[in-house]
Amino acid sequence: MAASVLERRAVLLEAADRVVQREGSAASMNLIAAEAGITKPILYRHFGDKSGLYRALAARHIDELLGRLRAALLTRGGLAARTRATVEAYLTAIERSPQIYRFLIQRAAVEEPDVRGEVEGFVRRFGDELAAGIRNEPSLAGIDELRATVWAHGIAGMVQAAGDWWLDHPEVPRAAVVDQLSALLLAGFDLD
Amino acid sequence: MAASVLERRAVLLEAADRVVQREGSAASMNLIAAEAGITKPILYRHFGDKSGLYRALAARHIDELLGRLRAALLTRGGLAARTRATVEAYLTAIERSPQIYRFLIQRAAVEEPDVRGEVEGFVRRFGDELAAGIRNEPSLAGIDELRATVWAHGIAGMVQAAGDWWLDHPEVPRAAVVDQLSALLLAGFDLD
DNA sequence: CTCATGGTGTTACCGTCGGTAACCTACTGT
DNA sequence: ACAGTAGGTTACCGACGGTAACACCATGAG
Repeated sequence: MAASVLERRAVLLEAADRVVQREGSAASMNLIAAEAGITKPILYRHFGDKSGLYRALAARHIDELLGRLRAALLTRGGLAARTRATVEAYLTAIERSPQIYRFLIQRAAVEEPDVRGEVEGFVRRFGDELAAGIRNEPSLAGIDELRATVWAHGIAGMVQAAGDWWLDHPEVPRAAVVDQLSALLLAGFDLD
Repeated sequence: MAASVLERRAVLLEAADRVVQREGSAASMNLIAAEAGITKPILYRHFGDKSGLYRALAARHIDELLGRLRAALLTRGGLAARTRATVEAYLTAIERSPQIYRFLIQRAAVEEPDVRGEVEGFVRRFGDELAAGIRNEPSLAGIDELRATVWAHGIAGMVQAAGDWWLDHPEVPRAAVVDQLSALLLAGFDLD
């Protein structure tokens, strides 16, 4: 069948996914090929090079995460509820599969130098999405364009860094992190 | 003389620095050795392995940047002034030598998996420093410990990500970015 | 003067990685 | 029966990080 090349691609990506989850950054093309039961050149035929494979792998997870974030950005109940939901969606995602999350962060850092622009980094795409969300936010209607953009990318990095810290402090409940970040975003340094 | 081993180390680090600035992430041990006018094994005698060299190189820049940030955190004139000064110090540093900044970010991402804890990442150390600054902030006296920590790491990531975005949008003046980020930190989503 | 010693340097090598060229094989349509 | 073409493999390349072994040359002791 004609679609089998796409199916094949999906199968290979799933194999790559397993290797990344298991081996972390030691996932080599040889390992991935072995996991898929084939040899290297086939991987290269499908994905061009390592960066291509990793981009395809990243795209899959990023798209899924962005979907969740988009949904969270539409939460009903006002700005505070939407803020909490979005932060929580992000933290939930990285808590569920930290290995994948680390892979995405690392790729974004290591990939950008060459293909900057073509493939946007992980936090960058989160930031773009957030910028759209902020511009559409009813309670921030008419917000300055630059302000929305800078805020969005800043907030993306904020949630990412706090989440990164939190992964090393599992004794802190997720809700507490969500509380603190949301409070900062909603009211700034003003203490309750 | 006995100190010559340290001087030598410093000379080698400076050579490595030049290569990193020139070659970016393509800085290999061979290139660095050649730049220093020697061969690989000497580098290994001094720094153990590539990670050791990079850690030494990173420590130097991180220490300098953290010094600036510490100073900014002590700016007189109230919370708003200190916030602006700290954000501005960070953005000024990454604007001055973006190549070094990218190197630090990339190393933090690629290094942490193995030696997590021993060598703290770049943004992490910024976060730690900021946490101390927040706890010592007069106008936030008695702030909850967890809140200070989560805020600090979040803010560190926020400034980093916004700075990263800003490096690709040089048409935006630095002061504008500082304005927007400071406003968000001081008052949250409340529009002026 | 000779000779062991230790630091400084080199050459030459190893295993592994990303990536590719060349070949092989088996199924298809004519 | 045979040409063509997917789909696959083996065997290789250059570059990397890292290391072992050896060469040089100063110094101090007998």
